[in-house]
Amino acid sequence: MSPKPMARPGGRSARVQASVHAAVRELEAEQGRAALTVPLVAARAGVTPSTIYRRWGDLQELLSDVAVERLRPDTEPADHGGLRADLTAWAEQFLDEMSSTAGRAYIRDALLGDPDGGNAGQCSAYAAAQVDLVLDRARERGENGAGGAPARDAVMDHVVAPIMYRILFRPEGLSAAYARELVERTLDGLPD
Amino acid sequence: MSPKPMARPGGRSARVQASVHAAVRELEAEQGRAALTVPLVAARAGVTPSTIYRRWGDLQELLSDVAVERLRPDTEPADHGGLRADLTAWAEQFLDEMSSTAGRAYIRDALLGDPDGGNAGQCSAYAAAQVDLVLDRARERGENGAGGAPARDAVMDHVVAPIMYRILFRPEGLSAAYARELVERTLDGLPD
DNA sequence: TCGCTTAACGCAAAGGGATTGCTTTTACTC
DNA sequence: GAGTAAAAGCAATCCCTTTGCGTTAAGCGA
Repeated sequence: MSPKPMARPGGRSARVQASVHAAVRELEAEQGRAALTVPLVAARAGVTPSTIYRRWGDLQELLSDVAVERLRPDTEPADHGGLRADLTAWAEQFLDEMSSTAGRAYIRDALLGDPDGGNAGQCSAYAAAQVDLVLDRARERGENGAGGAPARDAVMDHVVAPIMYRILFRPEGLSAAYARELVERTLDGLPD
Repeated sequence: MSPKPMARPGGRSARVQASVHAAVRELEAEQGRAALTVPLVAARAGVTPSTIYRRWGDLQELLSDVAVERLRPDTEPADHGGLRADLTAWAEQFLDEMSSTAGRAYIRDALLGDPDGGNAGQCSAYAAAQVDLVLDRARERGENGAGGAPARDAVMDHVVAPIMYRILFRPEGLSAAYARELVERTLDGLPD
């Protein structure tokens, strides 16, 4: 639900959406998240507050939309020539980005103003798509170490989920080594 | 940070805290979460709004505190005579409680108004303590199936984390069978 | 291309939640 | 039992939120 289905996706609506999102990003960079306010964002975007309230309903839902956009991967997982190297590198980068101060804030915002869970689902879909790219590449290479490449959901359950759980619930002591261990155990133990 | 460290834990402060928490629970049951408001809670608790703002800073932080209290396990994991049965039963119950409508709401609230992550850490600590009880019992029995009982963190990473991840990010299609599978793979595959 | 329909936006007012300085109460300490 | 300071009460102010109504403009069919 990141690109919210607009009944009227044409010119003006699209312009308003773009300028409001831009205003959020600018003000967040300039004054910090805590200072954000619907009237403030509206003023910067050249829009009236009621427009934002009617379209997004809430500051948190607006921030959730913006956060999901920023969590969208902007690059494909790098190719290191093998499944293990690819997955390890991707997991390390994923943990690094997500556990940063900014990453945490975006995750929280994305989960926050998300009544139907659509934005959260989008986040998960982004990660799943990245994982799929890595796994597909391995299959194309014909890799069959230890019973073939793991299933997409196995990686989501045993690599992505633990990382996100620790970021959200155990904010201390996260390192690239942890991501490496998770990948190792998923590829070696290969449950299923 | 659920029992917030009070510089002055004595009589009046404790009474205020108790009556405010009680007011939140009552009003939530009567009028639903969406209707909650600091002035409303304050009135029910027989307190002025400024008291709540000064102590909790925010409605969300107050709700976060109350949510953590409600996420505290009120019973020890049942003893089914063996590690596998114990862990399976606990995981099924955990998933069931956490994925309910109420459970989801509490998890969200707990994560929400939680600047320092203290409340989220408390939630994780609750689950970890339950897992420890199950694992300790297995060790006392001298169980050594497939290399001994798994480490606490292995269960957190491969059973608890996937469950919480799906609850938060993939709200569709969660079942007791999923919890069972996670336990199976953790006990059998035994990565490390 | 022109007009029709209606979704989306602007405007403005009112209602109420959030914030804060000051006073008063009351735990804790000596 | 007196002193100190944290915590709660009080009250006024600010501005966010909400809502009704008029206006604009996107989508659509003739």
